[in-house]
Amino acid sequence: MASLLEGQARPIRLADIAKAAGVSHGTASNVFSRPEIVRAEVRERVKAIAEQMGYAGPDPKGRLLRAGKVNAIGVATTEPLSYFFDDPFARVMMAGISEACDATGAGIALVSAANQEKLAWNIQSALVDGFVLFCIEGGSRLVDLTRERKLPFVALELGFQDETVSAIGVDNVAGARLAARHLAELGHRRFAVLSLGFADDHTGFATPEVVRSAVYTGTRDRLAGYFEELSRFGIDTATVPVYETENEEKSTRAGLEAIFARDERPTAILAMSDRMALIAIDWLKARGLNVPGDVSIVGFDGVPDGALSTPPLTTIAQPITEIGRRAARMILDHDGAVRRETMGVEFIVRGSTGPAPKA
Amino acid sequence: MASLLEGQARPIRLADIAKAAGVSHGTASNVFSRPEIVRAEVRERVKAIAEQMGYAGPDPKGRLLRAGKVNAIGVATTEPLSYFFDDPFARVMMAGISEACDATGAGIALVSAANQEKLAWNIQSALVDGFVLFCIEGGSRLVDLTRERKLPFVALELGFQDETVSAIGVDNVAGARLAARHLAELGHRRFAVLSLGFADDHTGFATPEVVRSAVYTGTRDRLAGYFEELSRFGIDTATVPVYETENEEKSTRAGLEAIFARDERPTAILAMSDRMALIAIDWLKARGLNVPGDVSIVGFDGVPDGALSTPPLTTIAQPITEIGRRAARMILDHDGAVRRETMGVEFIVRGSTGPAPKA
DNA sequence: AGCGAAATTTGAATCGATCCAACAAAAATG
DNA sequence: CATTTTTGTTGGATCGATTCAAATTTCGCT
Repeated sequence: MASLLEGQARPIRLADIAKAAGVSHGTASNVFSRPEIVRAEVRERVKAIAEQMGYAGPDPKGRLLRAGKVNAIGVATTEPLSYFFDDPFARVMMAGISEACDATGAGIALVSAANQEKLAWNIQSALVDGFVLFCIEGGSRLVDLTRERKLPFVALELGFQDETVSAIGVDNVAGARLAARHLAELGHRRFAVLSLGFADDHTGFATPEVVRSAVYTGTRDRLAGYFEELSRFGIDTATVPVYETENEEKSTRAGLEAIFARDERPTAILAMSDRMALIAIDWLKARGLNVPGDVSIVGFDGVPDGALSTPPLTTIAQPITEIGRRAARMILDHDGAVRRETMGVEFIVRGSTGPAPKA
Repeated sequence: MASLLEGQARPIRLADIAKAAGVSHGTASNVFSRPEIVRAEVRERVKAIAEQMGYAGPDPKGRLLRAGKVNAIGVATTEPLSYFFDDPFARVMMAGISEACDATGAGIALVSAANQEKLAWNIQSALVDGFVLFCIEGGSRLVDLTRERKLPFVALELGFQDETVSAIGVDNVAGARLAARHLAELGHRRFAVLSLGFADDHTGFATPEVVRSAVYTGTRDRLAGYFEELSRFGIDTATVPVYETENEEKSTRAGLEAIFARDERPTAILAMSDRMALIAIDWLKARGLNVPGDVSIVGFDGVPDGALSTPPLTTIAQPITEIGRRAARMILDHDGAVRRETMGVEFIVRGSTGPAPKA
């Protein structure tokens, strides 16, 4: 009697059921996790009692400790959680990750925190078997934090050169060269670059110094690709303005203001992300400039939105979904090895690029 | 010596550190979870040894069992995981949920499975403090499954009338009436309804019988709202075709084919979701029909895409983000009470509706 | 009835931490 | 110097399950 009333207070445990049914925990456990090895009669009795006592089934918290595997991968970023649902690039990437997880029945845990300490705590306490890291702003800190967990993880976008971390990215140099060559062949000679960050919390025109000491080699490689190709066309890359943004509205617009405030206005913009490219199209149109009539733009990434803009965006497309799939699989069937994969890019010519205007 | 070598084999536990440092496991635990109460000297020694032995920090799996709280909410649906990143409605909802979670530092675990058994397992084994359920197709099963976990949960979209489950939804009747009145006032007299499901796995024209025995009362209410208002304008609702779709491309197009294959073609379409409405606009344009010249359309939901279509969609907007926020908060600060909230809708007139064509 | 094989059941050990009452040592007080 | 207070440390209990070797029961067969 008393025990029944006491039971009310806190959730029923498997042990309570076992006691009530007069079987050992072992058997009670088997009733739920391996019913086939329990005698039918016992099984039904235990199940009935569990039902009657309002047992919620074996608590995953307990099981987890024993099993050791969570069967979920964590996807982490330093952006707020909503980034995963807002950002076009992230969304396509998540679709790929989702696919791989769906296929194996694994779950996805979203981990994030703009705030420093919380990020650390969230990474430390995430219940996952491994991490996929979106290495954007603050990527190196994210990697350091994650490394501490000593769980498998993959960095997306090959954020930095550390050869000891698994990563998947694209051939940035090749992609950037494609973009630059395309514009150069269209006759453009005055360029500007809307750049991603070379290090955290930078913004503004990038000096050669900044470029040389880049933390994010992805950014550096793209720039190198642009410049290599431009040089081949006899362009003095030292005169090409490179504006470092935070890949969002505000700093990108600031960059455009700064670039177009200079004496030599560009006729072609090389943007290291579609996001910036799209913002640039908007900005230029608002300024009464024609795209691609006055200014041509090439993006980088290949997000779906690029196909919908007016004009549609010419861009270097990454196999985003495939990268996501592979990243997830790297965690799901992790074998202890460090893998670094470089995927190819695809050049998509759409409407945002055209011949250089006759000056 | 031997112990160091043995340690290599499996991950280091807090107990190993304690032993190596010559302190009790209680103290070792404190070093990590409440460092301020440990004498500085001891603290540093233990930390040094932990570092040296390659300890990954207190394992969340262990902590979890003790703490009881996961600090994460599960978001579940019967759709594949990618639904969360693809579907516009889901994305806006997730943004709201993200916001609430970010504010309290809680995590989000995505749970899904198209497959029956896996869904059950995924729900049973999700490490979360509660669930937010996307009750679309298969919503009742999802609720039943979740109820078993005996964790707090909220159903989105007021899928069904069961008063014992917490839910947040909108005033479907009021919203639907707004839509119908608008069209009727524009002079339309021949209507068709693109309907969401009344029960699982239905598709095709809905008979009064189907409507009466609806599992999804949200759908039923919207239809009731439409019909109530149409009746007031003297329209015989018995003659209005109601086509039940699965809220995706294929069945919606099938519905349009079926509707426009009838003798009396509608001049106005009431769609129970923006998704269907947008598909309808596409379909009609492809058929050479002008929207809203020949056919007017009103959607339901108020997803961002609706503002971008050509013509932009007139719709009944739900406060989607706010619903998401509230749902998450209901779980986060759960007090044991069953809450059912009904939010108001906003009528947004855009370009997809116009005066009825002169017949 | 007797016996070995097969099918079930048991209960202790384990997973990896946190909590807390009790104790010990050091510091403050009279 | 004796006594209280404060500050740190200890180790057992607990969270809720699963696992596995050993013990027990059941069953088929002679």
